[in-house]
Amino acid sequence: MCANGTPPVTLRMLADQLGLHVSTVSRALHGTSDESGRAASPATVERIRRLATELDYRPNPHAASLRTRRSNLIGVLVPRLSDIVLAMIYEGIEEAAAEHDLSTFVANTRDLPEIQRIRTDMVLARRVDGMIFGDAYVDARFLGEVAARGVPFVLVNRRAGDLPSVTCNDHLGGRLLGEHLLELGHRDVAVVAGEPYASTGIDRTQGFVSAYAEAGIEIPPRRIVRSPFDATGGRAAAEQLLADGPPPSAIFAVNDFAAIGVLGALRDHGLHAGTDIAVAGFNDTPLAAELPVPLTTVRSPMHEMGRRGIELLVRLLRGEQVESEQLRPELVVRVSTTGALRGGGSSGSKQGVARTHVHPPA
Amino acid sequence: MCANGTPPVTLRMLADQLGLHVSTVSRALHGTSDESGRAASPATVERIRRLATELDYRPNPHAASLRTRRSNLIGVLVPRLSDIVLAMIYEGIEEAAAEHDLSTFVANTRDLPEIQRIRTDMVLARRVDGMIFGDAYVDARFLGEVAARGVPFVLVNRRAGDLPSVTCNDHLGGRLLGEHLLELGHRDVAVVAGEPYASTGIDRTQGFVSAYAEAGIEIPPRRIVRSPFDATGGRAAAEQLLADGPPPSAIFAVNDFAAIGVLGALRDHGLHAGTDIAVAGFNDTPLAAELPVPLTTVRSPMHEMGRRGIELLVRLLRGEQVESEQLRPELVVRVSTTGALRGGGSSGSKQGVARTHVHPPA
DNA sequence: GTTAGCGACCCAAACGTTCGGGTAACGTTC
DNA sequence: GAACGTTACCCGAACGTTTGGGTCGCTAAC
Repeated sequence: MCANGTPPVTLRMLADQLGLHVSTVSRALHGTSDESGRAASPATVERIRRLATELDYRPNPHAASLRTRRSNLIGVLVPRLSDIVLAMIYEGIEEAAAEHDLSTFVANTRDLPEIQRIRTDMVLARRVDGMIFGDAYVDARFLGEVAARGVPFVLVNRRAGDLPSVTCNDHLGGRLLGEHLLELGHRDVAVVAGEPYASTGIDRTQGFVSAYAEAGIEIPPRRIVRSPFDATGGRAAAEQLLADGPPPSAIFAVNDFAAIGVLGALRDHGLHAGTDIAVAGFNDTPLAAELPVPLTTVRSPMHEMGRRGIELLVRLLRGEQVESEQLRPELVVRVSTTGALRGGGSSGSKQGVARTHVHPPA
Repeated sequence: MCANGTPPVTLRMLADQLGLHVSTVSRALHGTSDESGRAASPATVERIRRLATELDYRPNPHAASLRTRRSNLIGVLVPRLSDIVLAMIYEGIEEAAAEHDLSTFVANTRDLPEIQRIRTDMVLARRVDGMIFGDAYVDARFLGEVAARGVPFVLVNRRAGDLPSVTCNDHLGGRLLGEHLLELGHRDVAVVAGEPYASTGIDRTQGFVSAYAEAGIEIPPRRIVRSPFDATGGRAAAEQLLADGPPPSAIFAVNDFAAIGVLGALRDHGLHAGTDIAVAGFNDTPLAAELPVPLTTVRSPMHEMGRRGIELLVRLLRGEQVESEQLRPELVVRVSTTGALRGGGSSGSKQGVARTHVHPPA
């Protein structure tokens, strides 16, 4: 806690040194001007403040938590932080949490229900004030139990049941991409649809499918394959799509990493992404623009999602009524669907962005 | 902390319900069999244990920390969790921490000294038992101050001064890559060297350079360009290398992400990685194998690094004397340097790994 | 000339643990 | 049968805050 030679300075030390009572010191330092105003004269408050900074007083959060029963701690569960999507969401969470004087614990659950349970228990044992789940199963079974235990929490990235969540409007995102590929004339398309328990994959797929449905095109089930949300998963899914019969003319992977796997598989098959087969991803990961074949994708505001997650949780902790939020996605068109810039020559844009196409909200 | 209706069960509740004193209950539940043995009869211990599990007793960590002055909390600082290298290291940290009943706070410092300061203060204010820095500046100035404050800590990923650290043997890694490129006949090579304050980039570059020096080839300064550790940085560095005069025949980027940026830049210039110019990275990020042009790189044991970091810190907290550790890197050869598999056809390996080449340690 | 009100404090009881000391009862040993 | 050890507990003081209540002296109103 503090292996330092000198033990940390406490309220009592300040009080003794000033000839005051600890409660006075506490109020002076803590109070919101009205509290400290009633606790001591302005001059005294000033004296206290000065000594506190001089001695570098840091309140002991354990003592405070013990007393107040609030820890200012938030537990965060994610499938894996090595998924950059979650990492960026977490960056938003951490940033916003710091602004609210909250600290966060993160734990990786690898999307495994048993680990979700164990980690949730560990986090709760630490007496967090609330939790943020980034690994919700769409069926909300486990989360229902957590809710029953009375712990305030919100979801980010994935929605589940009618629990409060901050998500990207994934349905719209899928739809934007569907419309984009339709516009380009693709009629035989496939979806690398992600895991069946994650609302992200489900909603993005559904949005995409319904865009096609509205254009009178039904995407057959064999064109929709599930997959893990990573490159290896995307590659395997693409292999499967390329294995039976004529390949689709476009592939939408519900996640940039899966899309990268698709790109790799195409290359292995001697196919050129963007010209032979259009490929699109989702999330607009920083890498998407930098890939050798820049990737058409849908930007989801990951950082913002994390921030909003904390804001929502804070409101929940205040006892306010909260509503789920959906953040607006944005289509980002690059050469993996347009096939422009093939075969090099210095590109006009260093970012490899062919053009950015912002759709209005639905 | 617990917005639950029923307040959490405490030692006193157990004690009252059993007609015992709280200290007895505490010792029975906590004691290491010898302690609990002296505290109560085996039968009583059993009664206590049973009631504790029945009522689902969870010790209040704040109360315990207040009393013991140990929090079982570890603060972790990283440049950014959205850097997958750090994310994977952190996964190792978290895993090992959990095994030691430690919880971790992570904070992103974006490699900015001012934020390192602020975050360190925040983390320390939480009364952590120790810290792990993944964002060390090689000059160790700031860390020297932290050490002076008496906080136990270790470094991971980057070394600094003679502070205890767990790193990859970056020098060896750079050397392996140098030897590999020499073997392939490259004489005019360039290095995308990373940030000048990070030991990783410095050591990898130095290892690479010294491999060449031993072969009698001196790499001129203009062939060594610094860059941020991301794709955009790598791209910019590659542009710079390609801008003046004839391009090198191989480029070593000290980080996979920078290498991906290099790949993108090459493509923009109509150059083909692996055949026109060899490209190598460092870290063997999961993506490296999945890229359209699979990337030759050096595997650094990131997860393990995190684990060892915790182990080292735990020993430090026990007051033991500790030594820095260097983990062994491993060369992974893929087509971005060998140029095999060009132009597709289904590859022999789904992973895109041409061959894996393990060097013995130095 | 009493008293109400207020400003500037003090008091003390929590919060849930831990841990260095009791202590009473019950054997043993010499 | 006195001295000594054990066994199986109990006691109580911390740890550093917070917070609902005092209290005391002063001014101002009636």
